[in-house]
Amino acid sequence: MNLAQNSEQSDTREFILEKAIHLFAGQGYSGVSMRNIAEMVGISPAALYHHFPSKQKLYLDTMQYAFADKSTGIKEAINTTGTLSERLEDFIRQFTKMVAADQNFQRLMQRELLDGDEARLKLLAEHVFLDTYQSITELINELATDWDAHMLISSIAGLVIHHYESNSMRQFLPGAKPEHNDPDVVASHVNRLFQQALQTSKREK
Amino acid sequence: MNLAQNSEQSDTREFILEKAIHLFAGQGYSGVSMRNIAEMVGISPAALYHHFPSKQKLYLDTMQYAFADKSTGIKEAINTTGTLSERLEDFIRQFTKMVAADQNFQRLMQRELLDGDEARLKLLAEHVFLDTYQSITELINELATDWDAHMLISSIAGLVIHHYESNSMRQFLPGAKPEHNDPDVVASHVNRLFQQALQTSKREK
DNA sequence: GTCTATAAGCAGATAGAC
DNA sequence: GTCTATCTGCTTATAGAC
Repeated sequence: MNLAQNSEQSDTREFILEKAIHLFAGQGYSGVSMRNIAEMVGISPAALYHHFPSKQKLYLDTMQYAFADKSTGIKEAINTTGTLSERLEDFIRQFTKMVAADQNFQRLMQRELLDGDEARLKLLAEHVFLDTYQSITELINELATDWDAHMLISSIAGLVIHHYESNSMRQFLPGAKPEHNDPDVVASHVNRLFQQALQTSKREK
Repeated sequence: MNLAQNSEQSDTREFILEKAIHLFAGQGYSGVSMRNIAEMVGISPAALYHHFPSKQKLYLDTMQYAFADKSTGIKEAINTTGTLSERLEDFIRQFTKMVAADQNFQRLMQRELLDGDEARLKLLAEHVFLDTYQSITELINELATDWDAHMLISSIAGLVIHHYESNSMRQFLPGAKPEHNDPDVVASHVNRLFQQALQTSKREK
């Protein structure tokens, strides 16, 4: 019995995946060639086919590898202590930090939303986001009973993700400041928007 | 003097651009070949080079063509009558309808944010969004003095755009309903979020 | 596990006939 | 203004040596 069986696929494979994440995030599937990846890894294109049977499979494995740890990362962003309001605020702050810290993740997500087929997007939804999504749904259903939880979660994601994904263009619009990319500033802004919107709902009941 | 000089570039050119918009929105620059475009147009690949000197130029002209009318469209979404609050609400509703109605525009924007170089994104910012951006900035600076206008506008765009761009994956998450894509439902949600958040700010002053 | 060599096809682009 | 034919180089992928 080989104790290392599970983790031993040679680490060249993982090294390839790391490089592939960066390339696919930057140029997309059709913008990256096997030659590009091979060059970045430091091996010949043919050697890639020893680790992956095709470019398609290499891409799919890259996505799986890139999103695997994110699933747990997002899950851990949900605290189980504090008031509902504090837990939502904390999640938004953690989620913002994640998006801000990993541009590759953000860009790969964008590209999957644009180019992913139904099966792939379903996998992404269920394997990466579902658990967290359900936790936040529960939280919101208790915190803001008169809101549609699905729409509110889409709003949280949209506020954070779009802010970072639009940065490349937003920087050319008036009023843009460097601190607008500071995850703490962004999270505070989003939190204020939500706290005040949800607070008003309560008052008016 | 040729009276038709300005508009006469033969309408084959425009027909090519229309087809190119759809293809580039769908597959992106590197995902679309001159052969693909030629086939969709119904001419030979070589004939494309009579209208455009290169694929690069065809792509750039396609972007210009696709975004040209959007600039005026977004500008016209700003009403000059009604209260400040009503004008913001109206803009959000109009903007949401625009995004929902034109998937190509939304996808081309996404792709430009991912792949556009600085010069192109600067042009996009200044030619398509600047005017509207400034009008909304004025509106917000009067309506919500204690908010950062730049952040709030990014938020409006993020809420609307991300909602539609994430739909391909969101549909696999619980609580998704077909009406969540109805621009009236989305606009109402976003408007409620903003009205309540901005209203609270006022009360607390 | 990586290499060189190579196959088979598609890419952007041009030449020149009509 | 569009065609056919073609050039050159890059694409994914394979064969077989080491």
